[in-house]
Amino acid sequence: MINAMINTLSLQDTAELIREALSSRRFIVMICMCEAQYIGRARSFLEKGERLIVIKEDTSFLIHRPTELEPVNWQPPPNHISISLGENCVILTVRRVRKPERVVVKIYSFKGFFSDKLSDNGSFHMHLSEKEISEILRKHPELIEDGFRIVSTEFREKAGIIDVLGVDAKGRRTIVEIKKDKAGKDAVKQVLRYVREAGTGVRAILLSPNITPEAEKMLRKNGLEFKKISMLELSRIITYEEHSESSMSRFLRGE
Amino acid sequence: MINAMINTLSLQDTAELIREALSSRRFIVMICMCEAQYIGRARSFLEKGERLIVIKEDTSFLIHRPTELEPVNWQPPPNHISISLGENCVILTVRRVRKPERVVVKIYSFKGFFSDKLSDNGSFHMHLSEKEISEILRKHPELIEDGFRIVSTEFREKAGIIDVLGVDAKGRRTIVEIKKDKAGKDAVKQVLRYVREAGTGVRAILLSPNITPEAEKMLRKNGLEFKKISMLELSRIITYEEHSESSMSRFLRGE
DNA sequence: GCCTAGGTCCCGTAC
DNA sequence: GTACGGGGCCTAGGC
Repeated sequence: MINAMINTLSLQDTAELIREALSSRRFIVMICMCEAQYIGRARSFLEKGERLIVIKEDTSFLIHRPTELEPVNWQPPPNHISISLGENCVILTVRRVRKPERVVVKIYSFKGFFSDKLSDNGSFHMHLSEKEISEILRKHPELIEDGFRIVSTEFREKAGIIDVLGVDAKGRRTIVEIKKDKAGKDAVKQVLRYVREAGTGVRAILLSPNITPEAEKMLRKNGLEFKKISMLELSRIITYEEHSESSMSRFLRGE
Repeated sequence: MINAMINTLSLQDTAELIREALSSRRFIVMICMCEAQYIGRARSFLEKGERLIVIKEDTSFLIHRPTELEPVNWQPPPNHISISLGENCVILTVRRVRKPERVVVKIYSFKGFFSDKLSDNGSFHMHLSEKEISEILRKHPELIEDGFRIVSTEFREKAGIIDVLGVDAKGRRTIVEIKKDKAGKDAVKQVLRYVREAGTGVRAILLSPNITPEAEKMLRKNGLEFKKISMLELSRIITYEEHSESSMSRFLRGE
């Protein structure tokens, strides 16, 4: 629900509008003339001015000024948020539930108002494909282990495609399986298939940003190993090498 | 300027609307169905969903999901922001000027749109930062210890910046480190760096409202000292000494 | 440009 | 619950 005519409403009606949006846990955006006080881990006061106020569906609270990346005032969820009427203003009180902190905002007039349920089911990935990861590892085998030597990548076996095949510092043949997301039991079973086909005396390392407790138990029981890799670090390597190989302007221009 | 009818506009008109708002450096708020890609220090992809997009007057850029305090994507200013038309979408490209980072957003439809110059001249005051604490201590060195004399504050050493440097009642050189929150191991490590650089015969006091057991053990083992300070007491001093008819006191009276 | 340190840091995770 | 480390941390201040 969008209300472009908010400035024609009375203070009472405005307060009621916000109260209703809050009680139905809608996402609220206000562009308004306001002042704000914070008391908690520190104290602050923000004099009157026009700002963006955001109240999210989980009661996350933000006040943004017209410039600067960071909010000038904020409250992490969960919060208790209440509305009341002051002199010529609507008073918004935002209290954190788990800590003694509060922001009190006096809103004098509105330039914009929006409130609605937002539908956002899209997931967020810090992404690198498994192929990209194995390419990085081929260039930087030390990320697997010091002294590691890669023999081949994407090696086709009957049991499936082995991401990385190599030899460790002690000369042992080693299978490396990459998972770009948290590894579960399926990943461990997959590695087990490879190991059983490869025969005895073969090491196996599961590389992923994380592993479930169940999967780790199964992995240990079967003498496999797990090594954590950081997607952030890997993507930094990619970015860095893109820059040295190609000009920065090409990178900045686009894909 | 508020446009509640944005969803009736064509993609071209919408792009033009945004382009105009950008060129006149207005504050822009959009609630829209979008997807976003980030490439820079890391890489990420955000699938389609409804979010709040904010472009500030200094080109600060933020994408907020319906929940969580922190933005899912952002770009600190200054940025180069450009608009183009894709298939069934408006494409927003935000490139940081000083770093090789970009966010590319595809916007498929709008639920809300606002753009205008915001007028915000109100100032923002914060109380009880570490700097303010050291200012209070400068005026009231007895809060550190009876007979304490402050030589300098924020003294620059190779190992870092020493909050307070002084001489105690017995004439010993003393380093004082202030932490406004509970002090952890990091704080002790920091003081240790200072002490090791300063050489023998130098006292060091860690001043903070509290200290973790681990940190205190490490501190005692290394011959450092800890003194508890009360933030409440300090803020009382500030309140008492601040006598200007500020909007802060006006605000507090009006409550 | 680098490094250092602070932040109402926020956030996850191990204990 | 608390403590500890990481973040696309961001930001400010020196050098």
